[in-house]
Amino acid sequence: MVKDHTTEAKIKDAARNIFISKGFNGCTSREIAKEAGMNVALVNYYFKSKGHLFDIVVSSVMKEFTLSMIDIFKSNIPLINKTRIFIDKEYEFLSKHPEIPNFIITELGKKDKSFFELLDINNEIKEAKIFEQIEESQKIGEMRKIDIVSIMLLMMSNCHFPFIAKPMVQMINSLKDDEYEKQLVIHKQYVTEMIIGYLFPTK
Amino acid sequence: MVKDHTTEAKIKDAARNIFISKGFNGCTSREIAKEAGMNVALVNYYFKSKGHLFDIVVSSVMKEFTLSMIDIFKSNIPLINKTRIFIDKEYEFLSKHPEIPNFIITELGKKDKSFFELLDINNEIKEAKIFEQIEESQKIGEMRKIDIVSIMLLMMSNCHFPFIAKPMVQMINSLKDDEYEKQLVIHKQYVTEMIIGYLFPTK
DNA sequence: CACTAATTTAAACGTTTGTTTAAAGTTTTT
DNA sequence: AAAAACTTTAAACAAACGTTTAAATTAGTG
Repeated sequence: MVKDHTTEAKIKDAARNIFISKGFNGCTSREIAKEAGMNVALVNYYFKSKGHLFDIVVSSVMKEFTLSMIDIFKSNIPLINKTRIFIDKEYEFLSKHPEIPNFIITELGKKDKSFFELLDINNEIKEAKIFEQIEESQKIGEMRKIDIVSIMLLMMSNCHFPFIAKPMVQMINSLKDDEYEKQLVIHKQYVTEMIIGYLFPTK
Repeated sequence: MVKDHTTEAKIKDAARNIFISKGFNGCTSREIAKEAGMNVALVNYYFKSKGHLFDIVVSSVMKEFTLSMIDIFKSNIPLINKTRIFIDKEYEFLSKHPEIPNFIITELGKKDKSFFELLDINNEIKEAKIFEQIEESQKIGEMRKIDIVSIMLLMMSNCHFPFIAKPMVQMINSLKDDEYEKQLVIHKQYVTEMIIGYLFPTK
């Protein structure tokens, strides 16, 4: 995980971990400095303010979050395979970073549109030509004719929610961490089966 | 929405609105008092502390949140119909209270198990005999044989996520509020079709 | 009306917050 | 090696925080 040993990188790494698990308002500058093993003033020496550091972390996390998705979008394989791999990779990514979806949703809701536009994610998605592939697949009657937003919602709902709602589902069903992990492995199969079956009814 | 005109109720109502939209750490006692139109000290006069008031709000919201679900569980109708109605009622409830799922998930993750046990939700679900109905439906080959946790995850994922992830999906797709609302109406139909088709393959 | 209890307010409490300052330490440059 | 620039620290800053206090106001009771 540790990419760099510079002071700046130490602060950013510490901030990333703490911001993701506690949110912007849930932690203090001193807590970040302590986690990085240094003085509070250094946080503002390298990054102008707590808010500025936070914006940098959010951008970084968003980039990492979308990168894995866009990589799959770009790959030159049939849409059905791509759908399977997407679900697979999402569960893989989220198993490693289970707190990221909740972090993004909660903290992105506070930001305005201009902040999001700076990230330039939409363009990257467009360049992946995934929309064209879906349109083509729907035209030849392979994929069910559903608008792109709903497809996105179906995929993300079934991939992200199990990680987002982990504490709630664990409480309701009295499941320990390792039990919930096992549940997720099973659930991924159901999700794949259901989504493939629905989006590609002929297969 | 205003149920009562007593000072205590005013504070609780104000606290509920602010806590739900900003979270525990995202607001101050003075902000709650101002929203309720009174002095800060009254918050601690009627409710011991900010934390205590918060616990009361969380409990109240959780109760309201689960009540609508359990009502459907209890009703004496076939499981397929119950599934349709469940999705319908969830979308209806969440359209009115779109911030509640995110609130519950975020803030419940900070609480420990003992807090949840006080709410006594598990017992209410058990009394609804929904598990027995599912088991029976699976036994006669009507419902696909899937464990109860995954069924719950499938239902909740596809109902809650579209509301939880609203800001993110809106940003990615450049959708205004009213456009997203229309999207949700369409999406609910897809979700219903997909889930019914998957859970009850013979129909 | 007088008296008591409950309610509401303004003010202050000690902490903690994000941020800044100024000095000390370290590295780089000349 | 001296000077300049960069890095790190301890200390302090004002502002905001949750909470408490004590006085003022209102409501209830005989």
